[in-house]
Amino acid sequence: MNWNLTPAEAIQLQKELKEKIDIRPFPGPIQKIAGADISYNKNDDTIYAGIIVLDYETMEPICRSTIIDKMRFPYIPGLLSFREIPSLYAAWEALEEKPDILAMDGHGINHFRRLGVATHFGLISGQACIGIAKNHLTGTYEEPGPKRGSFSNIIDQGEKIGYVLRSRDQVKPVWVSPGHRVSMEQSLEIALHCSRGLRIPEPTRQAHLMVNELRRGEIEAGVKSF
DNA sequence: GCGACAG
DNA sequence: ATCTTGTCGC
Repeated sequence: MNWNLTPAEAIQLQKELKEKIDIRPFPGPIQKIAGADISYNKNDDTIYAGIIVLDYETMEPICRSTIIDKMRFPYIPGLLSFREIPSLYAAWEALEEKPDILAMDGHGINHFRRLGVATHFGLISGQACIGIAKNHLTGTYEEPGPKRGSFSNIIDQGEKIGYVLRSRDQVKPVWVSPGHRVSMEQSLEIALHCSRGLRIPEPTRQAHLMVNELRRGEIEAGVKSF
């Protein structure tokens, strides 16, 4: 696909892709889940991207794919996918064992045009995805209770677009939404299932640690099985 | 026009 | 996202 777009063209593409979003329930059991994230240095257009696949029950790593690439699009709120997906998709294609669900660092349909990075990736890959973000982007919600597991709905234009989830007692919540091919309720269940004592759910947390090791030269780019 | 705005 | 050590609090 063509990633050489202007911001205006990217917005137009999002409006077209919006019609193809599918948030019907993901069928079948979930045995493997993956986390995707990117990292980079300030004042440098090198991007370090990676995806790590974990066992859904134990959260132990199964395999990974990392790549060192070049940024081709600036960071613009609402257009994050155009900056991150080209590199992440290359890592995805090289990944030996695909997961049932892919969790991405960022939002899914919790987005002004319903096209967060997790939704966009799901649409171009056909992969079931959810978005797990560390900050608010759009919509309104009530502050969830202080205990792990409490959550509240995020509403935008009268539409429910995701949840604010307390993934651990007494810490800042995380923002969860379906990306593609996963239902609203499933996105919440999955995010909570993957929250194992720390604020950030394991898939994106491990992906974050991995791409930072890649950026610091502590691991090599490429594929690996554990 | 003003404010908000993932990573 | 990244720049960065110690420190306060559960």
